[in-house]
Amino acid sequence: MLGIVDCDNFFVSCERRRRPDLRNRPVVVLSAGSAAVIARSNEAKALGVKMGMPYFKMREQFGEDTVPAIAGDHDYYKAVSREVMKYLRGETPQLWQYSIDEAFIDLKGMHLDLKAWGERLAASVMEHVGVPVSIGIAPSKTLAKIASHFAKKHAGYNKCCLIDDDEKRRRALELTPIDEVWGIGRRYRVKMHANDIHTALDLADHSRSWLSTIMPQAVLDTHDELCGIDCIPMREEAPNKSVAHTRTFPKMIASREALATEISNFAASCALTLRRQHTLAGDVSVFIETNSYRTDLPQYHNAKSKRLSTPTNLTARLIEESLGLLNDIYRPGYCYKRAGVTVHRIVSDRAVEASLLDFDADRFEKLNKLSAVADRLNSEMGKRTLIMGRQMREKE
DNA sequence: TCTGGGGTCCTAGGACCC
DNA sequence: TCTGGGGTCCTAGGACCC
Repeated sequence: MLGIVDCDNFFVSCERRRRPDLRNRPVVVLSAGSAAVIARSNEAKALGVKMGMPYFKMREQFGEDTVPAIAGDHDYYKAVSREVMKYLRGETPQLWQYSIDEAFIDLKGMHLDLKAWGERLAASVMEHVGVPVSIGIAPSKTLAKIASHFAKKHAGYNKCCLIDDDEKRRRALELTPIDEVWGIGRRYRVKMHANDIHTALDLADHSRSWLSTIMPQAVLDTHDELCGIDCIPMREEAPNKSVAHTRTFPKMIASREALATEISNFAASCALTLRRQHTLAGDVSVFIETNSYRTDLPQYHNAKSKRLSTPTNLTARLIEESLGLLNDIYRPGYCYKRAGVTVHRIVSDRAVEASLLDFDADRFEKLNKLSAVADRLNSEMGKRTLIMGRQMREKE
């Protein structure tokens, strides 16, 4: 058996931890730039506020004051997440953190009353860390996820739902629409419905061999998981394979120069992230796209990536390379709405031999020192104290 | 005249997740 | 006026090799 511990409405719960006045009322957390809703309290969900809803639409629909909206503070959420995970590690034999607000736990060989154990764990996380969690326990990760949804939705479970026999399993699957299953997104839902599969039980009860003729491997794994076979491995704790900085712009951008400024900022952010985690990136890619909601406007999107001659985390170098890529894909005559820079092939900065590191040792040394000084100033004196010339905003 | 095929690596795009 | 951001993995198909 295994379990999942899933924080309830995590970002909202973090805000409520430090702001008790937000408890027991509708409240949402907004994305960077306050563009869209990324977390909702139960009260906000009950009112009908949807995930990803644009902020302007929410205000339109619910009025300015009905649902307080808070600008997201990811640094704080990460800190709270660390507290939750640290506490859980002390209480469970083995834990794999799956996301900022979820962790799977191994319960193999635990012969105690799992339901009572889970209820106690949920209560003690709330008591010691101040964040509500729901727990699902089952023979596979996908079933545990489904169990945790029940624990979340129905107070009668007392924060923990256990699926430990076939009758409970079939009952839970019957009540779960296919698109609420972990691993089944929008595209697969369409395919499922086309094949008359509407609930999780419909999928589980189909033969694997028939499914294999029309569905990809990922769906076959989900099928097995729903039958109680644990077959989705947990990734070992590992450094991230990519770092991305992307934004939806509040206003559309047409000019190459303005876009170059944004791209420079994204590249600088990637470089900073890399330096903070003591890594270098070997690939950089840039994408730009128009507003797909504005069907009245001409559409264009493109992306391009490049293998760097040597891995880097230098701001100046990433900006230079990103602007080169932007130049290749930029087309005049379009209004751009979203863009970003992503770096891949990340390696530890200690793993790269000095001989591979640079071309011009002197120039490298200077750039490195410059980046380090900029990082220190910016962290001591507030963000954006010192920035590269190309990052300068036109308005500033 | 007849013009291989299997293995592997790589990449872009598609699918999913929170 | 205003429509999230940061990730992972899979797969199909091209390039290349022998």
